[in-house]
Amino acid sequence: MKKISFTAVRYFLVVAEERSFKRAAAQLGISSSALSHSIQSLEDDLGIRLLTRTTRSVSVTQAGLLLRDNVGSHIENIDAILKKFPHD
Amino acid sequence: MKKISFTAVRYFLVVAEERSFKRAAAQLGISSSALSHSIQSLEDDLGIRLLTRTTRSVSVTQAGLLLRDNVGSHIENIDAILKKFPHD
DNA sequence: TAAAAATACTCCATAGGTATTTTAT
DNA sequence: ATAAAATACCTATGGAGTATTTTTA
Repeated sequence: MKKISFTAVRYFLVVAEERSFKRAAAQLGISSSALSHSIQSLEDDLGIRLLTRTTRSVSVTQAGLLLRDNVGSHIENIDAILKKFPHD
Repeated sequence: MKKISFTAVRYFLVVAEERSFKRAAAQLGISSSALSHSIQSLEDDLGIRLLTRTTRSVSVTQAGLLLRDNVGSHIENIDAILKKFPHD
């Protein structure tokens, strides 16, 4: 199986929500350049486009919707579990 | 929130299953040294021990059981989804 | 033509490896 | 004594940054 970055998937979910790299980057606290790289390598790893972007609009592809709808909730659940994980 | 490595969590699940770093490393196709590093930094990130190991036995701590039981299925589901993900 | 994304580099942190040491049976 | 995990140290890859270029509304 292709080894994909879960961080990148989490980033993708924010871009899909915001429909903007700039706003998503600001929300994530990283540069939009870094975000662009991250999404590109995720798409490269998956072998398919997740977002269609022009300089004025960002839209989610069919594959992007599939990823968002199927993986999104799992990632959110994991994040929730880890957030309240007991630490010594 | 603490940024944890999903790869490390996946590795942990295999060690917990195999109850051996050596066998888990072989199964994962990485060195047991790399696996040891990975688990250690995961434990460090979470701030709690997941495995109790001596040179002869590896057992899963309460926190480890919690991680395995709550996060394991999500990771497996994500892996399954990604495995059959459409690629151009 | 102006604002947003992509690109071209650079840098650093983390993942992984080999060789060696420690430790519990 | 020996086998397994930990450690020390090294390397490479991926994540992130700044500056610049491209592009479309």
